[in-house]
Amino acid sequence: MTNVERFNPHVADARWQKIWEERSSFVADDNSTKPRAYVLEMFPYPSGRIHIGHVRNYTMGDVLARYKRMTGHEVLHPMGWDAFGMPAENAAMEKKVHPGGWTRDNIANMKAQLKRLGFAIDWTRELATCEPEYYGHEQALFLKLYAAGLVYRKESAVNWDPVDMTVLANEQVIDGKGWRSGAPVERRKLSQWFLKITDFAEELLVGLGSLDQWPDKVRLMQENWIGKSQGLKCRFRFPGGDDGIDVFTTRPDTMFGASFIAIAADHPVAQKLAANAPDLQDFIAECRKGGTTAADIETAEKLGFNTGLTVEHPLDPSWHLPVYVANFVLMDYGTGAVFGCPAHDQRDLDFARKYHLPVTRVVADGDVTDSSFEGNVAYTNPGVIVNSHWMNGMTVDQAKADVIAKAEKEGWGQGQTQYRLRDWGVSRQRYWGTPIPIIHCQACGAVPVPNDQLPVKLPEDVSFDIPGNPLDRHPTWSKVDCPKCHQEARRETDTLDTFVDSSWYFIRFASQPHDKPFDRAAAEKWLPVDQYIGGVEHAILHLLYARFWTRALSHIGMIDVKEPFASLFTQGMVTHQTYQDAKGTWLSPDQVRRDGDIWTIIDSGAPAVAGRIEKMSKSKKNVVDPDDIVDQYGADAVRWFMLSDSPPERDLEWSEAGIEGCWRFVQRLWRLTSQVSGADGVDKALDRKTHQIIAGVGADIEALAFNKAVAKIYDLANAIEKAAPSASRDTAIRTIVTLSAPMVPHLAEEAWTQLGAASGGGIIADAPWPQVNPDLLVEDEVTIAIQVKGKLRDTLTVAKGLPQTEVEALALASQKVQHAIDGADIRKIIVVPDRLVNIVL
RNA sequence: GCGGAUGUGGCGGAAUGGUAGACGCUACAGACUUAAAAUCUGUUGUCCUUUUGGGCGUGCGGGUUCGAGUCCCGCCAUCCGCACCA
Repeated sequence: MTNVERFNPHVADARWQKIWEERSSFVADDNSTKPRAYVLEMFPYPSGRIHIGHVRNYTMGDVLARYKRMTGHEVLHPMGWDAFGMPAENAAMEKKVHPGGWTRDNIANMKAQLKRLGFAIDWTRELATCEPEYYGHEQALFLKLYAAGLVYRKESAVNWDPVDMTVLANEQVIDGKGWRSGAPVERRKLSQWFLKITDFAEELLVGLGSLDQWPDKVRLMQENWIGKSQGLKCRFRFPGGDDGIDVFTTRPDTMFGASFIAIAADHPVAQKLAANAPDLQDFIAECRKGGTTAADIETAEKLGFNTGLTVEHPLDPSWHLPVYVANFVLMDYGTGAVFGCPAHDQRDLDFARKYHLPVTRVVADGDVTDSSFEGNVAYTNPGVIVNSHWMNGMTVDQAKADVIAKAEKEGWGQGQTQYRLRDWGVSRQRYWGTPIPIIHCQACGAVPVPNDQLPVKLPEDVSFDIPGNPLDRHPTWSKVDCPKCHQEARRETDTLDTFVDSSWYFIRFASQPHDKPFDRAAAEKWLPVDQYIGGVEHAILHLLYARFWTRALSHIGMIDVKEPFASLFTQGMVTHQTYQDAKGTWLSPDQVRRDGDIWTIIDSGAPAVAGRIEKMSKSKKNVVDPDDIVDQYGADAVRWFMLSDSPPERDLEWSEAGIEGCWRFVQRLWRLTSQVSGADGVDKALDRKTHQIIAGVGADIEALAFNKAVAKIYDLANAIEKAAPSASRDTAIRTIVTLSAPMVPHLAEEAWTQLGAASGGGIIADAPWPQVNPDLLVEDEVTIAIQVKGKLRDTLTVAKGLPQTEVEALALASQKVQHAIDGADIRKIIVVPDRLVNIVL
């Protein structure tokens, strides 16, 4: 074997990164006539360092972007920073630094880290959401939606820390307590801004049907999130009056099984009663304990308070039902009141058993039709209606329709479509976010900031010494004159949810004029994003908000795009083994050493325990810093690892052995490229393999099945190594360099130059993807499996397309087959052409 | 509580209803070397068998089918999300 110098990434990486930059290789041309491809990965939050998860995400996008370039597309592959958010304020409090300075330093560091990985990014379009050039346009868009009636204000609950006197994010609530103060968190109401996403509920739901290149699970999650249901809204009247409690139910068929009415603590009826009832006030206060998350509310013990009120049953006014205030009823959903049918709803049954309320069966459980209901498991399956007067004998669906029809005819209720989706609360009581461009005036109310006064910039001189929103405390910032009446007024001091920032950045990437958020024509040329890649944790919120925002902009005529992301891919996390010492203190991987199955701490020699494989996190010390591994192995080995083995949608376990293996393969590929012999002759088998793999790798990359593409490249490398020198082999070597170029671009460029392929001055980033010759894909021999009673007994290698009768004869001629048949009668023979024969006895 | 997903050798994983374990990692044996590294060759699901070979194997239990990792029904286990983390 020729003795070749090893591939040295420390020289090659930087060399090629510089050349790509000098040639502006990855700058997208808005005026190109080529077919376009917009490849986008979810932009990172600038937390300080690039995480290995980012590396995986961006490597996937990069392979696709580079592949698209090689297949003749004009590619837009931009990068930016989701730069507003709480960590910057936490850093400000802990480290006494300004959130802006901290964020911008982080961006500089992370950008340098990304550049070392050689991503084919158009850096000319870089943006950061914390800069007024970005958020000023966002304020303009917000005001356009406001003008269109899609923004409004209402009271809504927040997590309130009574000691720190501040609003807490769900994340800052640990076991129902404030993360800094440790005080039990309360739910408190504040007046906040909302976007009318519910106006688009039906559109967003129907639109999911067109997203056939999204994962089914994400579409299903969004469908459930929107939560469309059909039901009945009806009034349970107070005896003798027209007033009453409006209830929404999806089970009007079970109305004769009702045993109580439950209303939310925030329901107006509860509020009114509480004014004169201290014990109810106490109960309502009790309900407000705990966080605002669904899990908190749903898993809290079901508690009720009997108000003493009763209401008439609409189907039988002489039948009165008690009214409870209950902690599991949400004011935000439906009407904030439900009727309880304990026999056929688990939550209602738990409640009824606890408060000794009647439980009446109204849906038969098979043959069981008794009106009395035993046990503590509700019956929620379909069945025949029983114990319900005229409805007896109907199916559930018939009864639903019947009750709704009756309610509408008699005027006490109507059929209604209900969505679980709630309007999007965008107010945040925080500094480091986009200021909401509204001025509150005593006389004029909420007044939009005039367009020529945008952007409303964040003040720089703020302090984080005390908790709460520094904008609130700022001596001058919020003091302004009303744009309408010029009287003294006050700026809105809440800022926008950072999800607003990420709801339109993909449009700004496509078009970034200075004087407006985007140029419609330019943006429409690129949008929708052809391939969007990011973490599954964004499956609902970010993706739903971005879909909504795009539709809202479309609704007001700013852009003719309905769905922002044509194809979506959600990648898995990067995990790593965890280690602990005997006391349970977490150890980093470089603190421990493995001897067989035994782990020891390197410094002390004490035993260590290898624990679960978990998502990399600082607290468990199982993180690997991308800079360190790029230092050690170079960008290409790291990229190769990110693509190998695990399917991209699943978790990938980081391992030393794995990266070592990738490093070895990079070197092996490099050695292969020095083996071009100049020999003559055709190697038909190798040609076929090469072309099968060209076709396979292309298809795998298009399907984002990078692990399979990687396996095929290994396969080709193995075949080349085994083959004798020939012209075919030399071609295969050039081909494998091209095929691996999207994955290991630095090595590929270096090899491309060495192979003399770049004699015209070209680089592999601009080279075309190899053409598949379909004639070479065809096999002339096939191996056929011979089964007897479905069990494999032999295999036969025959000419492709051999007639069925001949295949059968050959199969029966096999000794192993005859042995397995053992003289029994053959009932039939199943032949799958060119694949298999199954002899059925 | 509600919702979603996953389960195949020692490990990560392949497999249009048609030869289960491609490809990689690990481990073991051998070659080269004064030695090590690097590299190369081979073996590596499991049990039985002297061999040819055979039995069993895709979380568990059923079913459909000539044929099931794949389709259907019912379980079990694990992981993830739940509206103010991004």
